[in-house]
Amino acid sequence: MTARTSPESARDIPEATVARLPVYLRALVTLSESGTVTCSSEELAVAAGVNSAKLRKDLSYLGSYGTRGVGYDVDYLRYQIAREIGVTQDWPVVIVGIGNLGQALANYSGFRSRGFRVVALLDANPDRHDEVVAGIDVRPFDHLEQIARDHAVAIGVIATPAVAAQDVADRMVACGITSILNFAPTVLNVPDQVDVRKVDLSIELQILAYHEQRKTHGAAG
Amino acid sequence: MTARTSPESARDIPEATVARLPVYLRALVTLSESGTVTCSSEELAVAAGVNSAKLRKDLSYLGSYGTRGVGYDVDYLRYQIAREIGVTQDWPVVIVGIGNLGQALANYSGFRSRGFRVVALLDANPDRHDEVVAGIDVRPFDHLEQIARDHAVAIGVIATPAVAAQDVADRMVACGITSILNFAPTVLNVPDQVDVRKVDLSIELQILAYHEQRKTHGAAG
DNA sequence: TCGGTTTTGTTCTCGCGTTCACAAACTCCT
DNA sequence: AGGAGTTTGTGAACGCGAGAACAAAACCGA
Ligand SMILES: NC(=O)c1ccc[n+]([C@@H]2O[C@H](COP(=O)([O-])OP(=O)(O)OC[C@H]3O[C@@H](n4cnc5c(N)ncnc54)[C@H](O)[C@@H]3O)[C@@H](O)[C@H]2O)c1
Ligand SMILES: NC(=O)c1ccc[n+]([C@@H]2O[C@H](COP(=O)([O-])OP(=O)(O)OC[C@H]3O[C@@H](n4cnc5c(N)ncnc54)[C@H](O)[C@@H]3O)[C@@H](O)[C@H]2O)c1
Repeated sequence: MTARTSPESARDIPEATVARLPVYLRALVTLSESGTVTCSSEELAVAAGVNSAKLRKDLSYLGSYGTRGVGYDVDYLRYQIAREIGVTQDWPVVIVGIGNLGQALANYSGFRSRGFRVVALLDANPDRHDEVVAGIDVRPFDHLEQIARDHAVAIGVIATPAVAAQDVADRMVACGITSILNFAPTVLNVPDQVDVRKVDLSIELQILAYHEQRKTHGAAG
Repeated sequence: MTARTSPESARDIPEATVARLPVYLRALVTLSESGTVTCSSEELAVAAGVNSAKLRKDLSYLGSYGTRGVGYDVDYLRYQIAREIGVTQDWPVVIVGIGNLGQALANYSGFRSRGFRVVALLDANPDRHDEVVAGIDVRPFDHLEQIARDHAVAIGVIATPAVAAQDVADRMVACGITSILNFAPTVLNVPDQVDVRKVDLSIELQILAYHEQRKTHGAAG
């Protein structure tokens, strides 16, 4: 079972590494836009805010794309990471729940530029169906099936209230969506083959509050 | 160095546990609201979407708040976790950058109900200063110092474009803010005693895309 | 051509987090 | 009272990830 590096793509990239690849990618884009042609692991690590040894180990899972004594070709590495993540192709995305947060997401230009294309905005509230957000019509939630089929949507975003989230997730799964980004503060039950990532702002604040309390309160008893 | 459980608060809670405590807290709130008085680690674990052994170990860091053969008193445990996290008190928060995302955050009611109070909305763009978002005036960014002092603000939220984020962070740190929640897709450099948590939606989508690519592409060579 | 310099790719070790498994502790029923 | 049943709290084993350290490989200059 020698861990031979395949020229096409590495077999098995650790989750922790997968989570950092987009950070490296963004750092590389910034470097590239500033005209940098080559960078060392140390430079890239600083730009990405990580340890350089960790960066090199992460990159080694993708293959051997650097040159010893020189460093990495910024554009080449950028392409390799983008290809590994899968953002060289465009991913159609649907957003469900076009309230405060859903509208902000729809208006966010950073998705498009990173390989994601919002193909539909869906909301259960008929009052919303008149609206146009970010140049896209808000459509009834019932259209999900047809849209998912027509555009081969694999990724869905849930920005509905928590109470509706499980329902929305079930419908998404039924439509063949296998990746869900969930902003509702609730635990989603989905089949094994479906990936769910949750973004929970309250939790983030609470984690900060915990540490903050420790700082000011003086942890000593 | 016997790890005796102090009645006041445990010495050292692992980061992974701290990150899950808010999840447990939310599950307990839901259970409490549904009238549940007592729950077992298994029930709570299911509600929180984790393994029950992990849940018990996590709770054991706080102290011994359960009863063997019975389970946990929902309201009691809820209070203990809230106290440990620090959300029994109110935390004043400032949001900087009242664009798409900042407005959504300001309008979000879930913060208030979880112990966070938005005391100010700040934006560098003078055009925004006429606006009132969620009943709060949008004020000039320069007011940060005074507001931070007056309200003893310890937690700041950054929702500005990436290019402005480091600047905003520096100003926050100078005002005594020691916890930052950053939505801008950039690495922030701050002193050691300052905690930064980042929420990066593009990264979440890219992680989903990676796995999605693996699913459809057929990982086998 | 060859030694010196630089930087990558990888090995090794350590610590943290997860999970299993079980003794201790509590309730309930007879 | 005492035994059966239940559930917590924790010791131990295991696997993964972080970081230090170093050998291999490239470049450069003489
Ligand atoms: N706004 C924020 O900054 C923020 C922050 C953290 C978490 N969240 C979470 O994100 C979610 C959305 O927040 P929001 O502030 O945008 O809420 P919102 O109430 O403004 O918007 C929710 C939208 O979902 C729609 N909806 C309701 N049920 C639906 C269903 N079954 N199918 C499709 N659409 C449905 C509603 O019509 C509404 O337009 C909530 O779960 C909230 O807890 C929001
Ligand atoms: N909108 C989203 O859904 C979304 C998603 C992911 C990430 N983000 C990130 O969140 C941030 C905000 O996104 P947005 O869509 O709200 O952008 P936006 O352009 O709508 O809003 C940014 C706001 O920040 C203000 N601002 C700019 N410089 C400032 C400064 N130095 N001090 C104070 N205020 C300043 C601007 O006046 C503007 O009101 C961006 O970094 C973006 O990449 C947004």
